[in-house]
Amino acid sequence: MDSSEKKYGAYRLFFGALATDSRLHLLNALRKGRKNVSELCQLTHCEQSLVSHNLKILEHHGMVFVEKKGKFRYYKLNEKTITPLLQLIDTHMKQYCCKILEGERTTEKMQHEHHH
Amino acid sequence: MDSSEKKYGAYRLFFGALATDSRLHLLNALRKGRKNVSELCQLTHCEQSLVSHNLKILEHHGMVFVEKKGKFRYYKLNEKTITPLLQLIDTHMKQYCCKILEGERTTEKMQHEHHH
DNA sequence: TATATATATGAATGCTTTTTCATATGAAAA
DNA sequence: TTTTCATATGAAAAAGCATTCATATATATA
Repeated sequence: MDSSEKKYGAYRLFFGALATDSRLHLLNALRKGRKNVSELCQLTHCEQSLVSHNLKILEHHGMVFVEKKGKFRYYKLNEKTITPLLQLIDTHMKQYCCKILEGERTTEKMQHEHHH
Repeated sequence: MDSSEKKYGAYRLFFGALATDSRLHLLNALRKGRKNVSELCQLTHCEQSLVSHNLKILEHHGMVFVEKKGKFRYYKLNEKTITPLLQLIDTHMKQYCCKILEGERTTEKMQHEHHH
């Protein structure tokens, strides 16, 4: 296997970090300002260990920064990259959201399927 | 489960479509202008069925457009979204690429591990 | 120091997605 | 109209990832 194996690695990992509802939910919550872990748990309705795992990933990719303050940890967006990125996609979605979601498999549909 | 299940669905799918080497390779090849499937196979060193599967996904997300011409199909970037998106990440990567790749598991490392 | 609160981590589980293989479709050329 | 070339598709195998659970660490407070 040639060197192109690693060529897109960082890009793939970066976009992969944006490819779950739970992490997108976190980033969106942080759009309105910095928050600590407990606050983020409440806002996203996710349990604490998941939030911590996810924040670690987001931080590792330079998507958020952390500030320690006592026993709390405040996370905030990397506004230079993430704000314009999300804005770009917001615009894209105005046109393509429906097409992207069409044919999407939901829990509801799967349960419905079961009852046949 | 509440309605937030679907809330970020389109965004998750969009970023997921950017989270493989093979599809990033395709987009990068298209940065230099439109190409047909066979050309993209050569440029990316991927087999044809994979390229077709991937192009379908990219098209479904509004990332590329297709033009039929005889028995060929020419694909081109959605420059409105994808060009600035990739540029934004190019810039981000200048700073974070190394951190993102650090600790990354490569085929080489895994094979080395095996020999112990 | 003992206890409570906030956050992080590791391992296991299950789920989703990529990739491959075999085959189908569709358009042109012989 | 048979053959060839270009591309698409479906299903199965392989790979990768999110989430959970149990537990650890770290900081503050009684």
